[in-house]
Amino acid sequence: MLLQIDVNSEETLYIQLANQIRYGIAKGYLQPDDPLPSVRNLASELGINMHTVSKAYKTLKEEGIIIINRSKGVRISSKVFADRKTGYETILEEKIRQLVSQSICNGIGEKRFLGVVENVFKKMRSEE
Amino acid sequence: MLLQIDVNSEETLYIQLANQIRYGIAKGYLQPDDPLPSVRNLASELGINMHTVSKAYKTLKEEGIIIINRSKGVRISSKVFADRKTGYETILEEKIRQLVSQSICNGIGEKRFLGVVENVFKKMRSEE
DNA sequence: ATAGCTGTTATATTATACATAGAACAACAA
DNA sequence: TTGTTGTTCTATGTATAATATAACAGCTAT
Repeated sequence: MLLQIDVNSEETLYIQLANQIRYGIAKGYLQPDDPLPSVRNLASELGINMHTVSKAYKTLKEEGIIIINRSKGVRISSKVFADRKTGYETILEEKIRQLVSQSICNGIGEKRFLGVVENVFKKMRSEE
Repeated sequence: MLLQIDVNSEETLYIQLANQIRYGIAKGYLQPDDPLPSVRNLASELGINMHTVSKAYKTLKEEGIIIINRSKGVRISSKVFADRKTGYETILEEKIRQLVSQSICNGIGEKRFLGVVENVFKKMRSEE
């Protein structure tokens, strides 16, 4: 799977990286037990620092999305889709509440909002 | 409308404040042309710095949500719900894509995700 | 054993953002 | 004139982000 970084983005590098890996899993590009590049190799490929990659991995590890094993490397957790992290839905609801508030202030109502969500899921399922 | 700040939150103060005002508008607590407290008064009430409030106001101003008039004060834009900011839907879709990716990695599928969204809208419409 | 790879830890530096503080300015109202 | 408005300026302390070296401990294959 192709991972890439935009140094001009407002998002920090390690968060961009974590987002792309989550997206890759959701999209099916990355599957349970699939290996990820080592921190040094990925940093070298992306032209960024080793510790920045390490921080992204650490974030995903704490979310239970990847498994890190010293000297064996990094891989997608075999229980990615099954392991529902306690309390995540509360966090999700709060984030959605913020998005919905902002959307309403921009003239986007429930119908349109739901349309965008369904569209995202549709694209997520499509091959391309 | 009651505005409050949690200094222990991971979110920065000015973003908390902007979020609360957007929520207040979406919920109906704040309506078009309603006045907002002055930067100095609100800062005093919340026990935070004047410039922090000013930054929150500036953010909302750039989103077209509030109108700032020197010496006249701050008020909710009369076109809050009508003025659909160009390009906002693109930003919204990207944010939703990230939320959906993370949700899928936590075992939350489309049905459940849509349920949370509908629930947020439902609470937004309710009186309490 | 040696060499090579893994993630991790430690220390240090640079840059940026957040929040604070105090002061001053220009625009308007009473 | 006095007072209030948002805005601008300078300054400080703190926190995070990203970089750079260096070293360590665990394992594999030569």
